[in-house]
Amino acid sequence: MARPLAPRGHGRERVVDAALELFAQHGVSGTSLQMIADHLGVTKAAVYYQFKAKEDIVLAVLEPAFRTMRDFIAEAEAAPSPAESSERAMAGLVDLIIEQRQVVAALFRDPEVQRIVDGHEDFESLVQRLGTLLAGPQPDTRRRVATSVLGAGLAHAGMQPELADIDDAVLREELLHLGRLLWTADPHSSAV
Amino acid sequence: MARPLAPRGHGRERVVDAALELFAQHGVSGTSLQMIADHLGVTKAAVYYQFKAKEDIVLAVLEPAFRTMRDFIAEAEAAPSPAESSERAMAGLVDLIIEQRQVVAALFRDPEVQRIVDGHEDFESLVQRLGTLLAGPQPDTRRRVATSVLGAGLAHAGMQPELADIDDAVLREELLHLGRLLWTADPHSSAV
DNA sequence: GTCTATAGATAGATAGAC
DNA sequence: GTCTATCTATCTATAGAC
Repeated sequence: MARPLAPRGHGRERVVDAALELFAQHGVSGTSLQMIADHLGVTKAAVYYQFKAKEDIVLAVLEPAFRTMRDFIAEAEAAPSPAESSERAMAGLVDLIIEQRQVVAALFRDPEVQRIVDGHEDFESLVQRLGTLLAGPQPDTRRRVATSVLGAGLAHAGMQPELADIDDAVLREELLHLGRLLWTADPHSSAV
Repeated sequence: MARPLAPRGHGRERVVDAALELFAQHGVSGTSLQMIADHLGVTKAAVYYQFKAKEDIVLAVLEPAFRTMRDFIAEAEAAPSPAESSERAMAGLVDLIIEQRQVVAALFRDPEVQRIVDGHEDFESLVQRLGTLLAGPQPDTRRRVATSVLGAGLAHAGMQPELADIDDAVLREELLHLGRLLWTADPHSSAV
């Protein structure tokens, strides 16, 4: 039952929680270690006992989201057809957004996070594989634009304070609805 | 022909251009005055001659986008029906995104910009009026989610380096198409 | 109008006492 | 495991020479 490896006492989790909240509010560059320490009522040195650098805190905040991504991406890639791969990837992404609103929305749009992720092969390849799954093989312009709009839009909706009153299950269905609408749109429908 | 007021020598414009580029890359908090000065090949003091504070540079970068917003918002508000108001607001927003890709996408999602805009009554009220126009009067959940997804998604698509190869006119039509698709969606269509 | 020089504050990070 | 104290570097911003 007990966790044999990586004991990760309560200290690390508390730092990660505080960091996520502050990152979401001020961005990574706008959040100092002093702010994190103050939020926890400890000193900077206490934070540095848990993480040897600020970048490591960012990575720790991202880790659960990427862990989830890795799982549903593998499943989606194993699907029998591109259309089904895309559908599963979208559903996985929506679930991730609902379950971990703050991480996805607050951090995936932060330039500093972009830089840190780009330096980590594991994380970066996941982002690329997800993009391929969502856009499908050899996407046309319409599909490329729709994928871009939807990817950013879904992540954003997950964190909007204005939508916080919406029940998780309802929001999930609405996001799925929008995903299917954009990805299966008739190319000849209402375009001017 | 000549500009009678607000001479705004070449100096200010050069600073604004450099700042916009760096803000888009690193975010506002991640961009120092030193970086802006280095980018221009001058010293920090030279930048401070043009702007007395960093916040003023951010405001100067935002100004043209808000000027455009103010115009099309006024037009949209004067439309005869809510549906037409929404359509005009969306078209105005898409045009703005196409014409000023970097400003809209890079800055509207930056927490530091959010803070600065919130402190400026003129800018903040424009953002609120635009939101009302797009969502329409008394929007239901579906409409609220769609508006949120679309607002963030469109802005994001304008700056994506991956979409930079798409012609402005084509991108504009695609974004309008997506906007109409999401806002006029049949409530009973494909939702699960 | 651009510079040097520098102030005052704060950044990320480290050493070592307890 | 948390602290004080401190380091170095950098930040925004100012003063004043040229």
